Amino acid sequence: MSETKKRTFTCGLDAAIAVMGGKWKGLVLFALQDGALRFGELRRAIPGISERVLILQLREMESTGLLHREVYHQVPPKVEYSLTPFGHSLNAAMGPLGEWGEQHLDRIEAIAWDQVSGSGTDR
Amino acid sequence: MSETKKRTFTCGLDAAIAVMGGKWKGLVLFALQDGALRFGELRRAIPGISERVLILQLREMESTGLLHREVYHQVPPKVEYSLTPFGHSLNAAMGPLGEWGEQHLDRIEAIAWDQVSGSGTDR
DNA sequence: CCGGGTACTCACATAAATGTCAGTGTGGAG
DNA sequence: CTCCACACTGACATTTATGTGAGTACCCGG
Repeated sequence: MSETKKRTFTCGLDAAIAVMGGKWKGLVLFALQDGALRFGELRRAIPGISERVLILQLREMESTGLLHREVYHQVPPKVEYSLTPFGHSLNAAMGPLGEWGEQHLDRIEAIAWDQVSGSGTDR
Repeated sequence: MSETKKRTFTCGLDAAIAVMGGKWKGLVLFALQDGALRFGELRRAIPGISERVLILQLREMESTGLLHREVYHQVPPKVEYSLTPFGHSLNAAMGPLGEWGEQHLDRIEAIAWDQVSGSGTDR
């Protein structure tokens, strides 16, 4: 199970989800859209995320080419994260989705998330 | 832990992801955009998905109001799934994302997914 | 020296998502 | 009678995602 599993995507949407999937990557993109941020700033900008998870997301997005990591060899250490052009283009593509979310925020918040996927006896 | 956990979303994007998150919901939306499909058709339209998971996704999307389920009491049983207006609006909002994915498909497929999030010693 | 801030890493633990496989009940085809 | 397609359901196993809490190395202010 360690071969180069050539992921074939059904459609562009599939591919896009593979890149920005997960609970946090969208928020990271969003937080960085106005410019570079340091690790600590990023953490504070995304309430609820844990350090470890943020780092993991950052690493993933770095290796998918979505963002750039700039290390300053100073004391105290300083690391800045910024979007690459690729990241910016993804962010732009997610704009409409964000607007949709805001427009329907009330409805989405009103959803009984407790019952979702819990209608049967599954969990 | 059975209270109505009022999920507060950071931004619209967050909310949208809560609704369409996961590996398959986007594909389901996509498959249904041109009209209603039966369960079996849907399964065949989405290669790689297992029956159980498809049902789970369908149930979730039903309870979030994204799609409508119409049962015909016939033999053999017939069930049709179709998008609600809400579902259609989400689909529209995901359009740009899908286009982005298609535009950058080569780049996305070229990503070494094996190494992503495996750079450290995590797994 | 102590504690604070910085950007991490490591070793776990848990939750959530996804997958596999075997049923269930029906009526028609063979 | 047997088997098939249909739309599921249920009991699992596995994988992936997320979370917790500690520790690291550095320097600076007190």
